Amino acid sequence: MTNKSNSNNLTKSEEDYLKALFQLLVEDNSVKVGNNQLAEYLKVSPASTNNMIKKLKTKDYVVSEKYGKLELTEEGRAIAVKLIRKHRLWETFLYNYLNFSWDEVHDVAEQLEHIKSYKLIDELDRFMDFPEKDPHGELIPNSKGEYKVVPKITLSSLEEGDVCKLISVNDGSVNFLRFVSEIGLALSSEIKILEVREFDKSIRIAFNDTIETVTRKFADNVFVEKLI
Amino acid sequence: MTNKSNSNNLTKSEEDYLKALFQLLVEDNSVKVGNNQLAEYLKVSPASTNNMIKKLKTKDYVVSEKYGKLELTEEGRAIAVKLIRKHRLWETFLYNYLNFSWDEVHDVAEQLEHIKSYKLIDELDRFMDFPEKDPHGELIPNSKGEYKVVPKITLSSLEEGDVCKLISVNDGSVNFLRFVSEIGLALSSEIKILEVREFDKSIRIAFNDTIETVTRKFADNVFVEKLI
DNA sequence: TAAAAAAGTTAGCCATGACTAACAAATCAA
DNA sequence: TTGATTTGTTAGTCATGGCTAACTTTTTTA
Repeated sequence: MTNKSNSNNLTKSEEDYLKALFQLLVEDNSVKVGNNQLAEYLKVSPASTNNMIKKLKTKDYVVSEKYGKLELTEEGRAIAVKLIRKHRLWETFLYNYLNFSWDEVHDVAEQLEHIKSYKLIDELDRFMDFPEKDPHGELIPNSKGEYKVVPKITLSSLEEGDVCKLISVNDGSVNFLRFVSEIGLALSSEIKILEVREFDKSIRIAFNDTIETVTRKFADNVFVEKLI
Repeated sequence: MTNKSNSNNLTKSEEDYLKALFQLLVEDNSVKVGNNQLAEYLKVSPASTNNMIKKLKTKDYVVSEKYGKLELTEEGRAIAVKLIRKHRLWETFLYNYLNFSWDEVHDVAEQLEHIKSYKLIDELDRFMDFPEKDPHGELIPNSKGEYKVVPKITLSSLEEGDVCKLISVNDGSVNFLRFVSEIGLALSSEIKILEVREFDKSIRIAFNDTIETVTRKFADNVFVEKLI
């Protein structure tokens, strides 16, 4: 009963900033997240970011000293986690029930995550029987706001001879996702590293009777669990 | 191929105005819809309406002469129908799959109808196996934008001894909808008019072994098909 | 038909959240 | 350590979409 209202009266923009900040802070667990970094992530000018951060500080969602690093309050963090929960649940719905492909879900979920209704999202969760992971392999926070990160290592961190399992992919780029599914990689695919080329760090991998060569950049966006 | 783009780049506000205008023009099939009427319907000031109408005229969605009545162009009408299609499909989804009640669906659908994605709405339609009517009994326009109105007569227009079937209800007021379901009325219920009281036009009706007296205002918001 | 009422319009203001340009502070590197 | 570069801040502008107050046109009605 200490919360004044938990009324969720945030604008779409405020929500976007809080979510972005959370993603920079927690998912990339950076030591310092600065104003310009946030601006670049959101593709807005540093002036806009500065402005919004000022506003979010007066609302007690963000804490920072002048010229210092940005941090979220507990309340700010809670809002961000709720948005991520909504995003991932909608992605799951689109993928599992509405024939959306891997690379199509993100943009629509980005809109749907701003719909305000507690009942909507909890019922959607129940309807899908409380899924654990979204289509890209990321864990979905539960309705209590518990957020877990799967300990992730990238495909690019492995060496010749290693065997791993695909557990999630970075859903930032449509072209990347399209390529992943085009070559036939899917969640849980077992991948063997055949060769890491010194020259350009490209990697030859084998999976499902297929052999492919992928770039370092590609391998940086594929998260795996090491098996051997 | 004559459409320059059909790109659907409208703001939420622009969409709200077009939909409201359509509802005043078509559903209440008024002879004249004026600026102040639209303002009152949307609960904004006449100045705001005037401003937005000006904008919608330059975009060729609305036509009107100075001090004259408001009308929609074909394109404006098409946008409005798409919004109504989206609204009703979402209401149906919320009601049939997510345990929402009659009076809860409207507000959330009001938000969901602004989500921009052709695939989303057509897949949702397919997922639900192309429903014909929304939970309040209104026809859902199909993906080609065909809009039909069920010829409606109100319960209040009937006389003693008449028998009718409930085909739809006005979903404008939460309290009204809550009352309808509380007394046990549902779509397709057969209703017999027992008595119309001269004094205040209240009506005694019988349905499902229940007898209720309802006010004239209530009866104005209940749409029926006359059986006898 | 002329005055009153209603309906429509205009001007000017506000908040939000973008932007650019200019400036200040902090950090890096020679 | 000091100058250059990067990072952060401020001031001032713009578009959107609200608002009120004042005004004009149209319609009603006495």
